[in-house]
Amino acid sequence: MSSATLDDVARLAGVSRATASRAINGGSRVSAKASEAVAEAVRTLGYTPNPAARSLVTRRTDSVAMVIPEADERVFADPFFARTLRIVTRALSSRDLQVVLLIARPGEEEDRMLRYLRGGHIDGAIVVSSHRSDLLADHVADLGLPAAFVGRPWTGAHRVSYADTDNFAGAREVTQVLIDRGCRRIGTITGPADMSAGADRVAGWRAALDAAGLAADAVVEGDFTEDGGEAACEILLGSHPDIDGLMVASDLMAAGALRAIDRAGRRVPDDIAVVGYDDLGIAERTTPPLTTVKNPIGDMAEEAARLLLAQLDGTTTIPRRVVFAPELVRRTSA
Amino acid sequence: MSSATLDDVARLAGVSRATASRAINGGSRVSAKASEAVAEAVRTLGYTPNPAARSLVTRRTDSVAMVIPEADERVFADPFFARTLRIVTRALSSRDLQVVLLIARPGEEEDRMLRYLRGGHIDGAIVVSSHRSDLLADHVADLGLPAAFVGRPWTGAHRVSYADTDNFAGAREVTQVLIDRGCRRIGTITGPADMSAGADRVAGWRAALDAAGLAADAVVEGDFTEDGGEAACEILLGSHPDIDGLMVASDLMAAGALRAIDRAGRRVPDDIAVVGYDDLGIAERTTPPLTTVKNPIGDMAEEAARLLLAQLDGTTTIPRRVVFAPELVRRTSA
DNA sequence: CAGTTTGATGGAAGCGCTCCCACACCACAC
DNA sequence: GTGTGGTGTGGGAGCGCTTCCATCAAACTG
Repeated sequence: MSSATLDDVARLAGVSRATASRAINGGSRVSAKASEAVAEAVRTLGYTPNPAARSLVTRRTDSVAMVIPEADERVFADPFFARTLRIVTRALSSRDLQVVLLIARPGEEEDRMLRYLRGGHIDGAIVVSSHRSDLLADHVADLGLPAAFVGRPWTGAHRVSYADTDNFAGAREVTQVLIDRGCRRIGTITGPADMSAGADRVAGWRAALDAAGLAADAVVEGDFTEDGGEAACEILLGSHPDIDGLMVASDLMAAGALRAIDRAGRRVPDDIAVVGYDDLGIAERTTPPLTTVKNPIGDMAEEAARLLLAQLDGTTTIPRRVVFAPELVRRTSA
Repeated sequence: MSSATLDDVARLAGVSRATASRAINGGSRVSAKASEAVAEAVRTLGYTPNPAARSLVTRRTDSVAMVIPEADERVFADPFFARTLRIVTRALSSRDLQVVLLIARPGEEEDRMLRYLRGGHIDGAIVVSSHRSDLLADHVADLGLPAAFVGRPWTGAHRVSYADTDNFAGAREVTQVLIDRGCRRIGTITGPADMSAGADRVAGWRAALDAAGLAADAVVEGDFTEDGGEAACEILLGSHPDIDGLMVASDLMAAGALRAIDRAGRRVPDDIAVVGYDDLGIAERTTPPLTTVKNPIGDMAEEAARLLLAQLDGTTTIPRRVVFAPELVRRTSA
């Protein structure tokens, strides 16, 4: 453990503690000579500032949380989170902010998480995958904690900054692909109904069907997991055997659905055309590769980081929202 | 932000700051009356102790790092890490220790990570997936940082505590399955050569072949990723077209290998019998399901947590090692 | 040359907490 | 009455750092 203190550094450099501190923190009012002496002392002593002491007085911890109110199984199974974490980490670490990953399954570990956020461990938070019941937007707004959401929160959206994509438009557009290719009985496997992305995508699917004058009643709720998609698809095939098109609210679920369809002895896209959502890599690997919608996760994550930084810098305090456009990706599943 | 301080609590409860502090920290020498008054004050004020101030004096941060010197792509793609993180988190959070995930690709972000470990941000570390060149065991030993490794570190193994499994025995045993079923030309796709798990598994494969008097020269190095396994398998099929058995050092790579074999028009297990390693869930989902070795990750992770706690408690300071036995799992790929 | 600005410096306060230590208090003994 | 021990309490020091403020030297101004 580094046991050298700032005092030691100052003494060795022949300056006061105040000057040493200024020199170390990119001091503005320090002579070149003093600055050099301090740097030298730091080097020989292997000095590292004590973060606790520092943050006690600066009231900053130089670390931010990435909050994921989701079961860990799902966090690691869904490439969405990996991508987001990666991009956020990269964006924030360029500013010397440490990202602390906070995974807490709703309900069980939620208190623990809120206590952590409240406890002053972190300067701000990036929240991903917020659900209706977690009320995270309200919580962070109440705390006055700088925060940015990836994906619009269900409630309290006007109180926080967020980056989102137009899930409604994306879903409508990709459903239109099914309609255009001649499908007349189009079902959907939705995302969780308590997430804005889930709800928006069903709404888009419904809008497309309504506009085409098709029935929009073949709906089963999924959970954004591969197994969940498979199970949902089985149910759907049972209750609506005449389905000839399927809009699945995520590629991961679509991969599961493809398995179920295959097992039912039906062919994609000839018997049933399938489209997914996200385009995160799995989409190109399924058989057949999925026609899907590119979810601009990179853009959203980067923007969320930027939104958070703006608040951390005190540049702005009013909530801002940024929405990115989705993009259709055609492959062979529809 | 909670701005109430211990002083406020003490004043409201009508006691001194010292008594309030004792009461809050499960005080031993506090009257029931004082204790109750403090609890009440904490409640009405919504008081949360300032962690920086606390750790400045206790010299503890109540958080530990889980260090993964690996590219984030791989961390999230490999279920091994999810499992480990989950179990470690669970084991440590029961002791109110916060786990901070530290993912740093070797080389690039290594300095940053070491600075973090050295900086006094954490009380200890669990290190997963250490590579030969990262010298993490030596680094933490030099720092005197309490630490436990999941998997034996390549160098400095005698200086730190670790939990491991007998990869040599596991690999030998699963290779024997191939030999017993009559394979005579058995290749292997190894893990990274700079990780003990990788090296031990090739050694086990080689030992089995040597004992059976078979040639052990069909070797290609993989990287524990699915794509890597696929590429490695292609190379192997090209250079050794007569292969009738394949021992792949991880199920994830084996899944890739199965794809390559399928594309080459050969059948598993009839043309080529394949065995994997890890048994983390993917193994049951491949076609055909993989015969593999169960890697006791849960045991290792739990033990590592225990080893770390022992050091944190000061119970012991001498490095300890614990090795768990692997277990053969037979399915249909061999 | 007095007067003013500018820049570099160190003294000292104080961030919120824990914990040592001295102190009071109340038994219960002799 | 004076001891003796145990128990709860508060005063106060101090953890390592940043930052306000006063100081002082040097460099300008007219």
